[in-house]
Amino acid sequence: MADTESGLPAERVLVVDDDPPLRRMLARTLSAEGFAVTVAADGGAALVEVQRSAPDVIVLDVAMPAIDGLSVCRRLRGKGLPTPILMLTARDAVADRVAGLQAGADDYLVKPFAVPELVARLRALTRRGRATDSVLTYADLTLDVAARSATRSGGPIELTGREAALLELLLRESGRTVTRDRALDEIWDGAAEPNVVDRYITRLRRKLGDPPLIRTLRGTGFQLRA
Amino acid sequence: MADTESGLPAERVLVVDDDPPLRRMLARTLSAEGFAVTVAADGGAALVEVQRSAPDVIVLDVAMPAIDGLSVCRRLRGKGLPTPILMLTARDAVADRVAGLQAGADDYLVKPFAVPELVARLRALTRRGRATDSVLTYADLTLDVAARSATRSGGPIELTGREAALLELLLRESGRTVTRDRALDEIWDGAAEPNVVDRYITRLRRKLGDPPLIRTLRGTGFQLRA
DNA sequence: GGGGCGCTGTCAGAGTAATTTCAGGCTTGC
DNA sequence: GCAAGCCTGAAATTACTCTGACAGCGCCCC
Repeated sequence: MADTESGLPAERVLVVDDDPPLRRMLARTLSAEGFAVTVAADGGAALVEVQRSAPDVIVLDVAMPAIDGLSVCRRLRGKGLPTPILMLTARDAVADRVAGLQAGADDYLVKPFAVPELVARLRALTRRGRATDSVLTYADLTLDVAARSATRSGGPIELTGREAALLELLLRESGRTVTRDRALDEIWDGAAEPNVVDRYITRLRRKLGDPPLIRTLRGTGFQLRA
Repeated sequence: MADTESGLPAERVLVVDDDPPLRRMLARTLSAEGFAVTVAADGGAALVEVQRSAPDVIVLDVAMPAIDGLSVCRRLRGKGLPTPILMLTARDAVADRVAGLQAGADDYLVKPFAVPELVARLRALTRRGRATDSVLTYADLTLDVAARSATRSGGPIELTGREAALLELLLRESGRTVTRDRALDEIWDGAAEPNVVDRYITRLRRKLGDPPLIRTLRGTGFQLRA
């Protein structure tokens, strides 16, 4: 609800369960909670739906005829799908938990479960995915755009707004050259002395430490280079 | 401390570790945090102590001579003991996680660990049995949303409605950035001066004490940061 | 129904951090 | 060796944040 009201796109969730009443209940509840819901009744349908609807998170029942939840999970992970998966297990058996984690699930919930808890966990999972979206890396450098913090070989580096914006630009070009004009346009709206770019390059270099990561292309601009 | 002051009985924790300095440190710290602490120096003693002191939660080092942590854990579970167990593991290897979970642990922490984190997790584990999870934690901070009260390294902290709502938002984002606009939208329905967020951040900071937990991202918003 | 108290929201000035400019020294490529 | 361009310390400027004081509101207790 919050998400839809605040104008963010709804998170897409794929519900995979062979039990029609439960499936309907989940579809209704999750819609009411602001998710865009797609359903699949069995493992085979799930594999198709994942392709078609590209969900942000998947709710997967372990116990299903034909292709069970674990197999679906393994196959999706085998294809390199990074989408978070929440597994519904029948009993709180440790074996199930372990099997789920080993198959590549990100979280699990024991049936019968409290719906609000499911919703909370889905929110947590989709949030986690979103956070990864905003992380850029190059060599041993990572930048979390949202948190405005970078890391390089471990240590966290706090950045100011401009510093982060400039580093983000360099990272998005990831090795290609960023001209002074480009940076001025995108970050400063063209309304500053070109020298301000140099000033921030200096600061970034200092904060990022050794060995140097930002290379100067005389007469042109700058680029990342390990 | 929190629990004792608020009249609830202290949670009993059993610490099992073969390293005397670490054991002492944990005993002292956890006592200060309001836990009733029992210690055991090895697996055998642990099995005895569990019977004798009936702890509410167990902290168990994996690496110990004779009977190691995993064995202790398996034996206790074999006897049907439901007490939550937090395992201390040496490395953050998935194999360890799986082994720990398979042996029946509820949570694990990788050494070296931050003591406040251990405390927060222990609180989470002991609370789990009691009620539904309206409790959020970050580092050594916990917030009980329903009770509108927080704890940090001991002392209970009473919060007003707005304070609790803002802290809850920060906790739900757990380290990610919360913009002023977001807070205004979700807590104030957009119907207030943006400055009101700052006002409440100030109040929260004062109540939460040192070291500071709320970081300002100038021009953007705020985030939790230990 | 009245008084008191705590919570909430506003304002404005002080305080602080980030940004930008400037200028001189330095490096680079020719 | 020279010119063009780059780098960086310091200072100026700007923008944003923090916080004390205060007023209004609502709730609770008498």
